[in-house]
Amino acid sequence: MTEPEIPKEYNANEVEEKWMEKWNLSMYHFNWREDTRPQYIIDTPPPYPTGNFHIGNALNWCYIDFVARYKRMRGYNVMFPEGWDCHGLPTEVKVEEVHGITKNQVLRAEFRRMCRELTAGNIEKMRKTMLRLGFSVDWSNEFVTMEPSYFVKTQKSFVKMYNDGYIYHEDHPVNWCPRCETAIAFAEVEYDAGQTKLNFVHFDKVDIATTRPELMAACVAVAVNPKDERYKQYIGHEIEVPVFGQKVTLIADEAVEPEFGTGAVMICTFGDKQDVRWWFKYGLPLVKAIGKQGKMTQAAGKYEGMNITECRKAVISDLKTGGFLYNQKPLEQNVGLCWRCDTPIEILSEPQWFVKINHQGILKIADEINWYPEYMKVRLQNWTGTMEWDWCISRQRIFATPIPIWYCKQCGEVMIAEESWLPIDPNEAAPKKACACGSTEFEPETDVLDTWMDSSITALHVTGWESEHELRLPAQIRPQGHDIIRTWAFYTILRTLALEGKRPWDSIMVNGMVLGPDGHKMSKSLGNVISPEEVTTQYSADAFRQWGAVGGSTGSDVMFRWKDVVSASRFLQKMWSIYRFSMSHLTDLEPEDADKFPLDSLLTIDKWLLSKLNRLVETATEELDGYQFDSTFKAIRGFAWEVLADNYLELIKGRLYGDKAEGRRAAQFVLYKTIRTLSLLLAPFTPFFAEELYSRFSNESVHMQAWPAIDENMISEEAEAAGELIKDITSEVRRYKSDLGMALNAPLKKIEIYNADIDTGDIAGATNSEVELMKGAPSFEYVPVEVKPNMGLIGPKFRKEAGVIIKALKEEGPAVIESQAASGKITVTVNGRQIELEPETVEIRKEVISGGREVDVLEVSSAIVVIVR
RNA sequence: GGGCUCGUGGUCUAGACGGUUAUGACGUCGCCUUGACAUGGCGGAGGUCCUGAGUUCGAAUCUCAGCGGGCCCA
Repeated sequence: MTEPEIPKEYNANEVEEKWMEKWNLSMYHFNWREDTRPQYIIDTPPPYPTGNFHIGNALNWCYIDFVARYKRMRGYNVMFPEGWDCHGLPTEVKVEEVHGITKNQVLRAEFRRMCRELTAGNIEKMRKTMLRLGFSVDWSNEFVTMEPSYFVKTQKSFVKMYNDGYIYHEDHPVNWCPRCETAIAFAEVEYDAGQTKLNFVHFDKVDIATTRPELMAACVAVAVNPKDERYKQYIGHEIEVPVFGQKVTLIADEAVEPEFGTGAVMICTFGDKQDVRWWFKYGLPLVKAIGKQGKMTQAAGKYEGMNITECRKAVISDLKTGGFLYNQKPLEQNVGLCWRCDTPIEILSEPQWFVKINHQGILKIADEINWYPEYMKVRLQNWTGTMEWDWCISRQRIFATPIPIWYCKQCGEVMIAEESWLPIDPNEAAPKKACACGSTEFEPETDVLDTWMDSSITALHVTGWESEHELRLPAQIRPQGHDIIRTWAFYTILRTLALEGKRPWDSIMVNGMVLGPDGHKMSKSLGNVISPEEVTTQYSADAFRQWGAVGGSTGSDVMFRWKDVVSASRFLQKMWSIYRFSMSHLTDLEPEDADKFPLDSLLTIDKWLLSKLNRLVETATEELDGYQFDSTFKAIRGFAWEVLADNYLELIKGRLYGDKAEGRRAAQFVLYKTIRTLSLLLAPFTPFFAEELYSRFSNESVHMQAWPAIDENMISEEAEAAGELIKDITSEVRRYKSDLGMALNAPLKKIEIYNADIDTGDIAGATNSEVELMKGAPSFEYVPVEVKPNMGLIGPKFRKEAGVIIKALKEEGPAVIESQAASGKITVTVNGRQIELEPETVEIRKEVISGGREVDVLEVSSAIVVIVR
């Protein structure tokens, strides 16, 4: 092999930029027309284009890239597409801010254009970060949800589900954000602890306790527990609501806690979810006291027009004046907030679009999917179990996929677009046919779709749904964070099942959240945010990616720690030194020489290394098949550093610098095999570095190579044990020198090895001393010093008696046990009973006394190493 | 309040089909510039495996309870 100049230091940034320039990214493209290789389609999470690809995304993408690169090397036709989930309120808010307008000041179409423009710029910024981190994205399968080519599919999915009866439009209680003036789904509600006041109010027959006096206008019943003796007599009676004067019925329901407050509660439309349940259960009337903008309505009487807080104050004051309010107590209460703007949400009843939730179907599909880690499935199951309302999919916004619906002005009938009309915005185009009643006058639906309607069809989209390609559903894997199991995973399963009757993916791989160096979730307010660019600039993408691999096991939260990145970049330098050293000894070895190398000329330590190398390949393969990146990378790093560098390289130096051709050749062969294999194993994790290593073996990219095969013939317990002995003897001698304060390369007069049949050449080289293999037993005295019972054997066999047997063995003393063991049977007396033990149930540790000679004796398993001073 | 998850040397972490000497990294202390690497090598110190109870001959590991952290939710 030729030896191009290999610099002493690994310059990561230079190398990474070089390969970014050189790589032809089409090598990552999925081949739609091929079916010889099995497909491996990844349902990549489409990030929200904030313009900032943050470290949490980066961790997620590291996992995806490890898998994508590994699977390509394993011979799969891999698709790692990149999507962008564009629609959403934050962009609307940002556009208003940038242009200094409110969305109602410009035409809807113009506002959407502004949003698209901002989004396109943000996508570009994020793409750049992704390229810098070396992700092997298939850009030929990029998708952008705001593009007509994508949202036509969102609309088609809506039409299909509507026509199949999964979607309906009706008045229904929804979570409402009065500031955003839109309905939001449960998934968009955040809860925060707060303090409020529980107000105790006299009604004419009972006393009630309420936290929402402003809703008294919407009080439609009062409920008590049926077993509550205080109120039993009034159940079914009419009660008058003070100040407002309406008459409501006292109903009995098990769900009322007699201990809370007064044991009697107002049912209002709607104070909370429980009100909704009762309202529905008892068929109560609906009074809308709060309007869409959070102002009291006409139904609130004289309080009309006040906001909620003003109204509460006024009502309390009037209750006091009227002598109705008799007590107030502070109460810890969690309030639901809008996740975008933190405004307390209200429950309002409004006409909205809903998707029916198929609980059983979702649970069944969840079971068909392999979850990594397994326990994440439970989260989806629990969430599914607690879903009480259907999924509200309409939003009162602008930058989103339009709902392809019109209402007939004449008869009010719903007109849904035909699939061939799509994509369409009903606000800009009229239906292409008349209503059944004959009218051609329509009112467009101005509501738009929840963004999850776009992103919940990604599994369908990437597998070719509604495209010129054949549908390749299910995708093989969904990689995502555990924070969106209840949303993205849930909705995708629901929709894929409804639209195609199948599971969306074979497996789901869940990543944890990234915590800041202080152990808290990264957030701007805590000031612990670190961007991927900071890391790549100071260290390298490959170092960053190693942090991603090693930082924690799949599914668990990962702390970002600079020292992980530092040690990652040290590994690169270490591996680079190993590489540089090895390559400098391979200048006269051609790949063909390696191919026809006679394996029987390998020495013990060579076989030891190759056995360990093949075990490493085996481990890496198994672990990657189970998406365990931390254990895979730790295994690779441990092998390279401890096995290869600290032991093997030291042991073969004698041969490499020596004059015996055969021994040198064997070492070269092993180095060649090992370094080449390591560059392949590293490829999924550190793609730039691995490419640089591999570039001196081949002109082809390492990322187009096959994953190394396990050579079972090279794995041998025997070779490992023999090599281990050589390694252990060498390191025992090293420790000996260290204890005596000698330099590690200081020569010893002589090393004699008894009771071992090994080659000593490499030991001699590594210890810089003459080594002689001695026949027969050394003339030393063995002194048994300790009896070590083998619990694995004694425990299960003697159960309850194991404890006393061990005690008896120890009491008997090592010398006695040793002589008994030598005769073939060990007998101990336990509770007056003789018990016989096989010799292998104990291990007797012996020390060797160097009877008077000028030597020191080291023991390495069964071998005796005598050092002549 | 519920669900899930975690609690291991100073810090972070591996181990979890129960088997007696608990893994590694960072830090720390000592020694060493040896012909790839001082961003290195060698050696050492440092642990009530959160607490309590239970199961067992034996528990970091299994069970229960408690305490504490995280995430998701009500």
